[in-house]
Amino acid sequence: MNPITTLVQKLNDANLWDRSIALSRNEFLKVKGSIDTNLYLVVKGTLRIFLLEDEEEHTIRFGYQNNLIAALDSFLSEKPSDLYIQALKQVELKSIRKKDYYDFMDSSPENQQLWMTVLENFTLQQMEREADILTNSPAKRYERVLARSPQLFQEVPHKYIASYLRMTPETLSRIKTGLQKNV
Amino acid sequence: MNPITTLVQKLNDANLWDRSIALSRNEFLKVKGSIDTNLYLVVKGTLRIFLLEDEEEHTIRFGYQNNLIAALDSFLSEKPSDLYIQALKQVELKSIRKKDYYDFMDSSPENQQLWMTVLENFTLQQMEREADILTNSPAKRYERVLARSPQLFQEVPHKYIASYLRMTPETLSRIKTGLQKNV
DNA sequence: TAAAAGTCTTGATTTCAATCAATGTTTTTG
DNA sequence: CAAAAACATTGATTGAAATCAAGACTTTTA
Repeated sequence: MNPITTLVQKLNDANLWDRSIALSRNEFLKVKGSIDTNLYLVVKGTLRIFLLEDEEEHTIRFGYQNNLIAALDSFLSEKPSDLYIQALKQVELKSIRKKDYYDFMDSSPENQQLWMTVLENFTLQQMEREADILTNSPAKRYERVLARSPQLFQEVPHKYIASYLRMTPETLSRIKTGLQKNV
Repeated sequence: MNPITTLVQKLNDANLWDRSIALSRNEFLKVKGSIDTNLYLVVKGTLRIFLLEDEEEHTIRFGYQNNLIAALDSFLSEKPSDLYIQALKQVELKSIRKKDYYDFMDSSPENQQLWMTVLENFTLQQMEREADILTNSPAKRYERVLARSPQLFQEVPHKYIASYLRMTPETLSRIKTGLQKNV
């Protein structure tokens, strides 16, 4: 079983969820500048996490049903976050406060081990993501992400995928129809 | 004190270093395809870690004196690594095997906590790196990294910094002389 | 320390993705 | 369900960085 699933199950069993949150399409869970040290479980719906620099939006992650999401920079550092988190459709979330979460994680070596595994997994994912973004050819970036996350293209409007893939919606559209060279 | 420094001190005190390695300029500590679960301390010199995809080299990290480096994908997953690690000048390293390292980390809650902090710090750095790479304007990528790591530009040939900054050496050269627009 | 190898700069040209623009299609919502 | 809004596609054009190329400068090493 993957560590995130195990972790979610444990959090459910321990009944640690603090509150429920509902968001409608396009609503923001958080915007840049605020501190948010909560961890969220996506009960229903889809969100995206993005950065905004000089009017450019860079989508860096999506959150689906049963995913854990957070403003991870703020969660870890307890400083204001640069991240925006936005609902892409009607979303239901549950949240847990960092302190409660860490108390639980520290309450047994097994839990501590689990959190370490989750962090290690996340690090591996980030390395994969770095390789994705660094790939020069837009068509190859598309191929890489499509191969790893085909379901993504069913789930969210392609303009956000384009943003995730570091290209314009026009370029993504042309790649999909196979008109782009250099694949 | 920063957690890496603390960690290195502990590893020194516990005398856990396995062996010493010397590399001359341009020599590879490792190439793609091999499993390497060692953790290395840079005693002297500078290295770079890079990915190679379709003849493109992408430098993703540098290692200086007193840095810990690893083929992190392999270290964490224990699978073959995609990474190349190369000495940029005469390098001296010490290494520790993953098992010995984890045994030590698991030997006390304090050590476990320290490793968690190191992983969390690394995650924050990776997020910063992601924002760096995503910045569209080459001149802004340069500014960001220069502001955070000015010493980098003293340490290593600029062609590797260009690779780290996702641009050609020519573009970096033009940015340095201020001829580039869009800063 | 002289030659060679490696690195950086500068200029000219090319190329590929961004932009601009218009139309077609799907989804949302009143 | 109909109108509106959002999204996707397609074409034409532009522009910024890559490439190509040559020369200057710096570092290495024999």
